[in-house]
Amino acid sequence: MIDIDKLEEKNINPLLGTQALFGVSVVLPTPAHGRLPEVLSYCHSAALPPGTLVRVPLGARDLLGVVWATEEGARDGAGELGLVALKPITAVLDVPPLGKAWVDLIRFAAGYYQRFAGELAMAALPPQLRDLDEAQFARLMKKRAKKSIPLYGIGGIPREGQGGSSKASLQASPEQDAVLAALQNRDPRPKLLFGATGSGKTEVYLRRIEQVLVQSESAQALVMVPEINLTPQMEARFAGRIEARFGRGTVVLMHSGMTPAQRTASWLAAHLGQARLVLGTRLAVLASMPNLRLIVVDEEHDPSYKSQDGSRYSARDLAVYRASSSPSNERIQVILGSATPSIETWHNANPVHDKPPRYQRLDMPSRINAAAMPKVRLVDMRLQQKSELMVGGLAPALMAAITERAERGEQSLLFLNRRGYAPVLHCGSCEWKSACPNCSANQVFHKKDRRLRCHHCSLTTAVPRQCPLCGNLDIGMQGRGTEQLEELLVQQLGTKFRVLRLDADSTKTKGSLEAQMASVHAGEVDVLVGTQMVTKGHDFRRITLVAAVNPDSALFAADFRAPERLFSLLMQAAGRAGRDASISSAAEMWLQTQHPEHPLYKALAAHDYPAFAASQLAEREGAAMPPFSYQALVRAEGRTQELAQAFLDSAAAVVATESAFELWRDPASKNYVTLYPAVPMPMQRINNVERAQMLVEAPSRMALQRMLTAWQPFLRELKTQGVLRWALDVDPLTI
DNA sequence: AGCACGCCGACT
DNA sequence: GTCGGCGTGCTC
Repeated sequence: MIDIDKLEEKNINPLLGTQALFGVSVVLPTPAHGRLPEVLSYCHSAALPPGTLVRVPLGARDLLGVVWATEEGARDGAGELGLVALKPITAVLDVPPLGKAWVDLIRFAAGYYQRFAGELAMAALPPQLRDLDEAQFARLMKKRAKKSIPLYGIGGIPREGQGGSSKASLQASPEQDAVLAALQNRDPRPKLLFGATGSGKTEVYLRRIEQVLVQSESAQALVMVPEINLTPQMEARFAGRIEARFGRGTVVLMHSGMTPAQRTASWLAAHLGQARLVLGTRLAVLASMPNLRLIVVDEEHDPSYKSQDGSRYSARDLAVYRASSSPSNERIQVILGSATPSIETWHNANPVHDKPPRYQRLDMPSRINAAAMPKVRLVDMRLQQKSELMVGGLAPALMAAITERAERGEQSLLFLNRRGYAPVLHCGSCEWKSACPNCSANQVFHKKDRRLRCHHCSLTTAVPRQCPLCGNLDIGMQGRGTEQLEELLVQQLGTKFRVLRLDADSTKTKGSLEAQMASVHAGEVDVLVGTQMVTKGHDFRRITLVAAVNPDSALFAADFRAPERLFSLLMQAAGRAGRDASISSAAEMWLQTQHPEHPLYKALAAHDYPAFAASQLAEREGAAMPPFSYQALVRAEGRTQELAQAFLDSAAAVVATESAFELWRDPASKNYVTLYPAVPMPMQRINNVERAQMLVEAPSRMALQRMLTAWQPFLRELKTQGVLRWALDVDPLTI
């Protein structure tokens, strides 16, 4: 704890200048646009080490900030105002300062992702810290000091007897042993654990965590998962194993779904070293963990590791940085795990033109218990279109296969990535469609609540009885969603079998997801219908048939990463089937497609991710796309599309005219940075805000990085009339 | 971004 | 006569 005499601090009047004053630089949650500088200066009676949490006045408010540097001089730059003119710090929080490694991590992340350090620092701290007053905070710390271990357990899941000794005492498979042996080598490179669904990656994580935690009494480990709410089984398994061995309360969760008090408790437990294992979502990568020695990024390809709001960092990439920047005597190992790694990670983990890979690749190709991957069956929908037996978008053969499984007491899972009953309503005699008035999207028909709903702005309206344009009574539906698929299956099977729909609509109320999951596991459900939600994490033992009802839409999308996402989604869905070896021989994955000859489906049928990745990499190299080039997006939101694009155009003009950018203007140079024209974003209008973007591309990460850093101050100076917001997105996932 | 100050329409 | 709309402007 820092020893601060609070009374003395409160009595400081900087204008009196009767005692020594120290200038203190502080970062605050101020946005990178706006006109405030990144670092603000205050004064204090004592020098404060960087990483100290403080409360400081800014305008009319008191904000939480982090001390960034201490200087004996005046404020940054000019120094025209003396030290005595600086406002004093309001309070110093009575908690150990954040460590140098954490400060460096935030500094790096802010620089790399072109954000203010304060913004990223706040993303790493529990929000409640901003609101607690000094007395409340002191009480909290006192309570915590008494506990040798944290207060909060794993929500709702009893810890005793969960995945404990029985699994731990089982022999690891030879594959798992080989991987564990490799993880103990001195090779400091990041590890890619390339293992099929059901190959036992989680067991490897657990054993490696145990190894690392026994090496030192204070060692800590961090495990990240894409969506913690979707993986209660994993949560219970980690808590059960680690707490059984290292003590109750040594595992804490960290994700945005927790209550403010729980988040503060978890953060403190990690910061004070009481938590040995933090299990969390992407925000956990910024957690203060002074004795961190191991980071696991499970399902590393998952797009949710790249935050799409706020500071837009990639938790997976920051995990790799965090490990690579660790000193050799306190080395952090990073393990990225996936059955379908991101193309970038695969590129890093394999030799490129005979250059040794930057990551070490470790393979676990077999499913445990020798369960086979399901056989993939492609249903050529071109041949089905005219079939009279075709009902509601399901091929007769698929319908028959589902029925057959149900009669055998096996479960089927149908995957359709569209919520609602029908994606759009349209008029039979004029051009009217159920377009959302606020967004460039259609309102979706939800039959259950008899409403039209926009999935982007949540605008909900009544279903019109007649066409609002021409009065025609003939209003039709286009396309099918999960709600309609559920209805169809109930019509076909409902008398004998139970159908359950699982999507964001059916799981809105708290606890309903868990309840529905439980009924699936209890065998009360014969056919499960859902959005991509059903493909994540869940371990359904009795599913022997998985079907993708309409996967083609992603096949020819403009986004160059769409195939990669589709492949991993389908592979993950396939992995839901046949995890029980006794029935896995019959497990099947059905794909309804208009393009059965497409190479993506061919690779999927062969369960050949390496072949798919190789073809993707060849394509990208030919087109100089990532990972063979580096990208950033400038995004602007404005009242009109013209204003948003005008902002981007003037941003481009800066690069074209300012002498500071000469270095990046020469097409012959390795530093050449390409600016593409400003265009509307794929979702052009949301909630009556027009969105535009401009792509920036460079052959090297360094060139892009330097250019963006030089550019940002100019962007901040641009006139922003009619522009509500702008932001840089480094390494964007969707362009 | 907040949060102020500041100048114009419908209510106790 | 006040409550409140959000338009500019400032915050170490």
